[in-house]
Amino acid sequence: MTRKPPSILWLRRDLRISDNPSLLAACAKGGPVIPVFIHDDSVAHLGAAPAWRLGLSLADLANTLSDKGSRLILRKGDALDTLLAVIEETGAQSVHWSRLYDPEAIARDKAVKAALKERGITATSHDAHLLFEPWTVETQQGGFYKVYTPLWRAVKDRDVPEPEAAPSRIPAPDSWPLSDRLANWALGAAMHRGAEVCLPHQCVGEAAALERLQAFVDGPIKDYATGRDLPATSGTSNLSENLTHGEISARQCWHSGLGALHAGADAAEAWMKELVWREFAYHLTYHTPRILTANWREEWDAFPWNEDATRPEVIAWKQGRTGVPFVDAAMREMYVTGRMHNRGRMIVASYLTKHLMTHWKIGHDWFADCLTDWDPASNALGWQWAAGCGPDATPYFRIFNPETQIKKFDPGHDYIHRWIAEGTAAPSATALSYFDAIPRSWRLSPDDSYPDPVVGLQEGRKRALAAYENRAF
DNA sequence: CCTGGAGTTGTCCTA
DNA sequence: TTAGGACAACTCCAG
Repeated sequence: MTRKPPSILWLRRDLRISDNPSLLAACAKGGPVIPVFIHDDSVAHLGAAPAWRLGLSLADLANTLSDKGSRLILRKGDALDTLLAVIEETGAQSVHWSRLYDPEAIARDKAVKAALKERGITATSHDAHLLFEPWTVETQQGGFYKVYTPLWRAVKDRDVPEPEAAPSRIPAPDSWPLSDRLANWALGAAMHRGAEVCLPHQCVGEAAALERLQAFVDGPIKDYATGRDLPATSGTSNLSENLTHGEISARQCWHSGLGALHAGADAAEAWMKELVWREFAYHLTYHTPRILTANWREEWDAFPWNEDATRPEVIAWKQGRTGVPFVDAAMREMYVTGRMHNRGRMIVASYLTKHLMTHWKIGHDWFADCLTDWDPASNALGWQWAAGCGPDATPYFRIFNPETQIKKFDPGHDYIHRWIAEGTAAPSATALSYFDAIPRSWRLSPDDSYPDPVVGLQEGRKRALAAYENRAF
């Protein structure tokens, strides 16, 4: 009796073994499974923090696979060339992967699939990253949704497949193909001195993500409707960093949310709506990929945003020293933890695009370098929403007032104190840690005095309103 | 095709 | 002090 040929599991943004349809399909082939992660252009193009965080995730996944008698094979190079090499080395007859929806990934995967099929290799992509495939959600006129609420109404009562358990063991080949050493990829190289400060704030890997989900649905979810707005509290799930790498699946989140809802936590629905915002972002990326790089509403191309990223006020924004406490606190939170509270994201985006009249792409690109939960679809939608040029965007006259926002959402100034050290008698450890994370070239010290505002809040608001009102487009 | 209702997250002014 | 309306006009979507 001959053994069945191996199957390759090509892992990308599904770094988990539970509820991973690609893994299950590879196992179902009956032969050995060879999990492969390829460092191709899509990895090379990642910003500093996302690349570093990916490395942590890969290390954790390698351990998880090892516990199941398997391994994670790491290779660097073009995806197709690499897959063909592994096929050649192992005699694999099939390749499985979980679909992605950005244009580069779609083009790559399409070419890979065609080339493999041409060589008689089975190539199968699976539905694993989203709750609903983008082409399965249509308006009654047959188009895709451009407004969130109707999309929510259209999908909220749909059946989402139950999450599937991890296989009890993953069949291994008699001999393993060679693997790169993760350390040699130096995925954290661009983090400089930030990694040490940032590391304790990461919650890495599948097991940690599942624990985090459980803790969230056991606790904060019941107060989510109000708690999610308070940046000094732990009112959110914090699962974004896990979702972006697929350390946890959206389906696992959805069903946990449903469970909480059925157990009487009405606010769970508000959280499930956020999961559908992620869907909305991915669906829009699929249907209108230009959302990633250009104003979704083309008429905004005429808007006089400043695109000079070297302006002092833009540098100050990046470095968390605009002199506006809520803005600076949030920017520093991002630099230290790799994430930023959602309320902070709205405020810093409003401030950059409106008070500072800066093109959203500049903020977007900085986020792409600093966020360990970096997700291209969600960030494109979020930035275009804040700037006003996106689908279902905020109206132009809705300009967040960072002072008012403090009164409403951080009345005890706990969040401000957590992240701002200057001018404080007893700075918090987290606020001080910012100065250990940033590059020395920034020449910032907790002993500095807190900066004056780079623009008056009234002045910035009026300037933005005038520009938006005068828009000739 | 037409019609009507609605639209994540806010701010400010006025009564 | 606080509640309510203005802030635009348009696109989107269901019926």
